[in-house]
Amino acid sequence: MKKIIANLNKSFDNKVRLGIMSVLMVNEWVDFNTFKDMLDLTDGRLASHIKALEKDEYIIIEKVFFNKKPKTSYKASKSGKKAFNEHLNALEKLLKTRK
Amino acid sequence: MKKIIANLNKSFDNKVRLGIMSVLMVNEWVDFNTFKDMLDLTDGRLASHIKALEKDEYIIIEKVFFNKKPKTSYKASKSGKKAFNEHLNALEKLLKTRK
DNA sequence: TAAAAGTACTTTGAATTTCAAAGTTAAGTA
DNA sequence: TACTTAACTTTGAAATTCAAAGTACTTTTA
Repeated sequence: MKKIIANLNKSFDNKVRLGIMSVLMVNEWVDFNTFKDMLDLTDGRLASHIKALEKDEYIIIEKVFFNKKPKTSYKASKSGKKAFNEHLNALEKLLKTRK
Repeated sequence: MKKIIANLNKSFDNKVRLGIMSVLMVNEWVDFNTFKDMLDLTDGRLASHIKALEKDEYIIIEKVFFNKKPKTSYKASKSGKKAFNEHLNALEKLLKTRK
């Protein structure tokens, strides 16, 4: 009997991190405030989940000044996209599971 | 701006509970030991997640004796199926998200 | 030039969740 | 009567999550 949940990635069980990665799969660069609006989060909560993904090296951070304001943007790393795709594949398989 | 993760159900973020519900979407009744094998879990861990789903009234428990051995089986309740489907719809929407 | 405001955090602490390990109960079998 | 199996329950510790408050840096405003 195979272990049908073994390939789900723990980094993506939290819905905030799931949201961040989903957005980064279809948008190259996304900035802090866009995430904040899309996911409806406080600064601290967003920052902490971003930090977790950064620690896993799933996202890459770039800080620039735009219109004389700091604008931090994020994109998925290659390994981040790979890990997220593998997670989605595991999810998809799970949802088709039969005994 | 809509909140793209608001409709994800907290009861299904854990991979064990996700696994249990996935199995119960395609199998009417599933027993304790089948779950244990499919999900590769200890008794305690499986029982605690089952208990959580039961508390939410997402699953229904039936205890019978089969071959003179106790055999506890579980099935998804109507509200459990509904909640799980809503969660999957929210997931699907999220994964198609664009800015 | 001093104060206020905006952006993007960091820190703190508490609540909640998760899990392994050990203990329990109830019935069946030797 | 001891032993086994199935299905839990309990305990306690570790990990996770989150809100709230605080901070650093820069620009704007008075």
